[in-house]
Amino acid sequence: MNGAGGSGQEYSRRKLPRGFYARGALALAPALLGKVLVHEAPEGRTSGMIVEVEAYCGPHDRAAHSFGGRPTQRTRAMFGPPGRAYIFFVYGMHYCFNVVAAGRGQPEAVLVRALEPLEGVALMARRRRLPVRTARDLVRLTNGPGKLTAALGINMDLYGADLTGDRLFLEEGRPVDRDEIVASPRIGVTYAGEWADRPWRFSLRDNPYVSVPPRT
DNA sequence: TGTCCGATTGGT
DNA sequence: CCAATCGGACAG
Repeated sequence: MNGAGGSGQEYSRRKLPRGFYARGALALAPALLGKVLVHEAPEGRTSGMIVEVEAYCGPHDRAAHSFGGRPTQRTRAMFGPPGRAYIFFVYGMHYCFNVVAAGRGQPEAVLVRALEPLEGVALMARRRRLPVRTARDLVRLTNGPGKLTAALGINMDLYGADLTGDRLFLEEGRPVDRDEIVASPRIGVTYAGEWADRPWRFSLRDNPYVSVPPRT
């Protein structure tokens, strides 16, 4: 026996090793589905299973913050070693969490867009200032990139955090079959021209916690 | 230094 | 459809 979650499902609590992250974002992104993101905060532990991600690929991807290939104060974590947290602040109020992929000097990352809440639901609800009475309420807690960071209490304090550490980390979770994965265009990057059309968003088929259902 | 705008969210 | 809200990126 190993692990238990809010949904009652079994999953592995084995922490993902550093080597897991040392591959391109396009390969890492789908591999992150089914993994469990955990934040150990002073107020308590919160976690959720990753059900939706997006790959942002290096200096040529117009949708990526690393476009152009020049690191800035905001993006430096993207250019660092894999297996760290790249977090950014958007629209003056939301944080987005990314897993740094590839290798040092290769600015690739995977944006985590949605989770299925597992542990610390009450704490998540408090942080989100939302009541959780129904299954629908539970979905609203973490079905978006800004929502899940708020629910897990992720902010700039965790910028660059080592994901093999003890504060913010990923667990093995549950196995995901290839045919369970749906690829679709990334959300909110229409300014990126042709790059916006690439099917670099990956989600679990028919999963209710996905932020926007992929077009079928 | 000034201006523009966003890898979003929630309410109209 | 639109406002909220503000730091970063870049033009000048």
